[in-house]
Amino acid sequence: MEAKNTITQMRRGILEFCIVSVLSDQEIYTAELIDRLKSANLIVTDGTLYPLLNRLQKAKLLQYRWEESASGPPRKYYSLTEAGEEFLTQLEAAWQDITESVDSILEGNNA
Amino acid sequence: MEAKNTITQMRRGILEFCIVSVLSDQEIYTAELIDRLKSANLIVTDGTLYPLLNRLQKAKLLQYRWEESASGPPRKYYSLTEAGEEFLTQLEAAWQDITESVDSILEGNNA
DNA sequence: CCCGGTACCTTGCATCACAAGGTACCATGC
DNA sequence: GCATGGTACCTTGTGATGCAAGGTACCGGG
Repeated sequence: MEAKNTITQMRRGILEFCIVSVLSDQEIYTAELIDRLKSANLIVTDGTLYPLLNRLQKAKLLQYRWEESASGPPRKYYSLTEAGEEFLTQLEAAWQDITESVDSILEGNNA
Repeated sequence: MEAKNTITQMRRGILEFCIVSVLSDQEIYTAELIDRLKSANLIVTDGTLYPLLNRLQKAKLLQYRWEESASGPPRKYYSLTEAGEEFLTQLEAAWQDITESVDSILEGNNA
């Protein structure tokens, strides 16, 4: 499958955008986030998310608090910081630019 | 700029998609391709395109022919192979899936 | 005390955009 | 001839990152 790799690349960055977007108005932990993304057809593993969340947190775009669970170890609930909100705004603008670029390319080809 | 890196990642794969799409109905060489992408707000350098075009050509998705130029060295004019057309079809479907996923995430957050 | 389930994290691999640098062709002017 | 400027193609090195696989640790039940 030649396309598989390219499609993976397409999803890069978009994944980060979606994560920040999901966090924009709910506090969730990793397993919930995976479910949320899966329901939007974005399949990811926890090995992908943990480094990503840690990176965003170190960049002060995310914050977290521990919450105990009734059925297992405690969970890290993430939410956006103010810098994260601004980050989201930038990504939303970039996403719009990109979709416009792609539309422009696709339209150009039909002419 | 925290967002710069993420935005670069967002464009990965999309760039490849756009290139294949541009090639879907015109034979062009690298400098023209750069101009075509620039007019759609996708800025790339030739150092990015040459390895990418070579890779697609080795995967038999692109073919090329040499054409002499009146003002310099000969040019490599690229076009899609049949496998490349199929590849484009797959990428178009993937692009649609991705935009639907993103829309789904964004809508979910407004609820 | 073991065991299955849950949750968090790390390591190694392969991929890729980009910057910087290199080679070579062509025409013009001297 | 040969130096110069412009064009075109290619390579190398760097940094970032999705993913698979593996590891650590907490919890409750039997």
